[in-house]
Amino acid sequence: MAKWITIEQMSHHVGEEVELRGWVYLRTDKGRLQFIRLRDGTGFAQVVVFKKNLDPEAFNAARHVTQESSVIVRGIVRQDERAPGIPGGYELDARDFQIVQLAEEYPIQPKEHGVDFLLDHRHLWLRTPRQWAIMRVRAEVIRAISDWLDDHGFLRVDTPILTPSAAEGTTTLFETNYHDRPAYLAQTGQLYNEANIFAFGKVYCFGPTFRAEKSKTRRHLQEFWMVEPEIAWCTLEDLLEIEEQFVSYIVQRVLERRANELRVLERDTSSLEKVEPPFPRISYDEAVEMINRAAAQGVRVPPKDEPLPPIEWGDDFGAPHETYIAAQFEKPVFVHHFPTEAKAFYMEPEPDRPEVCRSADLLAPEGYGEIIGGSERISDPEKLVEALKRHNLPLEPYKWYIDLRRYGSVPHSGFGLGVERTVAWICGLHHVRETIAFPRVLGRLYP
RNA sequence: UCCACCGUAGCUCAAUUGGCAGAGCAGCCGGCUGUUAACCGGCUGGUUCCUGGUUCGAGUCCAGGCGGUGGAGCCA
Repeated sequence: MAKWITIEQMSHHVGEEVELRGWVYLRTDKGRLQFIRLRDGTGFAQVVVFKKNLDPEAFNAARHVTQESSVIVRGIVRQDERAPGIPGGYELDARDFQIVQLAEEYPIQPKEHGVDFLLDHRHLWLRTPRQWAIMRVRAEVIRAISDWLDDHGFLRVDTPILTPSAAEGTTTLFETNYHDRPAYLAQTGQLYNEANIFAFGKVYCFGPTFRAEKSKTRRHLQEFWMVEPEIAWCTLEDLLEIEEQFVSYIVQRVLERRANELRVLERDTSSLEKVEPPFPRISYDEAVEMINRAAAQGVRVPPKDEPLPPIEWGDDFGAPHETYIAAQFEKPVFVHHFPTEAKAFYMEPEPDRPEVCRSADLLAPEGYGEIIGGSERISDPEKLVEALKRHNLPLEPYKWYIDLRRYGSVPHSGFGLGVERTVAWICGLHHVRETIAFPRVLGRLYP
């Protein structure tokens, strides 16, 4: 009996007779010679089927097998430079070929397709090499996130998805029915994280979050994954050091362990190799100056080569502003001390200058935009009540949140990193919809 | 919500001024022992998004609708 191995393991079995189980993704019919491209989830490999090496029935099966049919192939592993695949360089010289199920005419071909068609066929699109590579990078990003946090004293404490009230804006909430009372899908676990740090010191939550934004851009999903670390006894300055260590670790880990996948994606990794601490830091004030200086000089920004619009102090950045700022640096860049008005209610105002708050966003290079938003949180109960009132938020739902400041309040900070934007940046993708298996984009709930 | 663009075969796209709806790929049949999205020959394949209008005649022009894409705002 030939041993069943995976495509990933082929290089360790050269000269041996083995069995592969997988799906046909391409076939080249040369008459008495068939080239079958097989994938099995671990990789992509070529099976070479010479008529003289098989029973007539088995050869006939190989000759008529359709794309995406499930098959079991027995043969001898051979090293050959001409063999395509991932990782490639090894092929199977077939001795037997069995079809488990002959697939019907398959809609996705190894060629260009439109976005609408691909999203409607996401359940099948996932089988293609490019999507395979992206999902494997995503899994590595997630493992790197957990490993780094777990190894640095953070305790994972999961926060609820069904919540009674808004954490931030109310217009972007998905409402659901909680036994005849309204409940909302979580936009963030942060407020609960803040409760958890007083019990556990350093914590993080990691899960899906939901934003009912009417956003139709390459950076937005209705449902996305966010990791949110929160740290007691931590100032904004301490927080930025943690963030740059964390992000650098994630990037270097993917470069090290998912090189094959990045090659499939044709990612130029030279800019990723530079991602290590420290990251540049500029204040919002400096950023506004940089933007307005550039706008006055008529600087244009990708992707549409439009003139960079000037900005007024107090406004939040638009996409071209983020793109311009990020393009001035080789590494991710922190922009800190945003106007208090433009940010969420819980951010700590700078004591000597309350019009700005102790917040910082991290902008990824190459136009991938904001991948982290973070801040020091208000630690004084009275200042927090004031801030809630200033934002016209009701006090009652936040009673427990205010309580946290009444029983042993300490300076504390936290941030949220968006998994999809991080994966899009590392993979060099144009749109975050490819970074999650079943994306929830505006107007789409199938499959 | 707003702005721009798009909707023709299973897929990617053509169709001149309003004048017989076409090609490549996929599928099926045949040929080929090193293909890299093979190649060569043949066959099959249509509610031109929907509704209405103009016209001798509409894929093409007009109106409304539906669906999609890109972007803005907002955000990770």
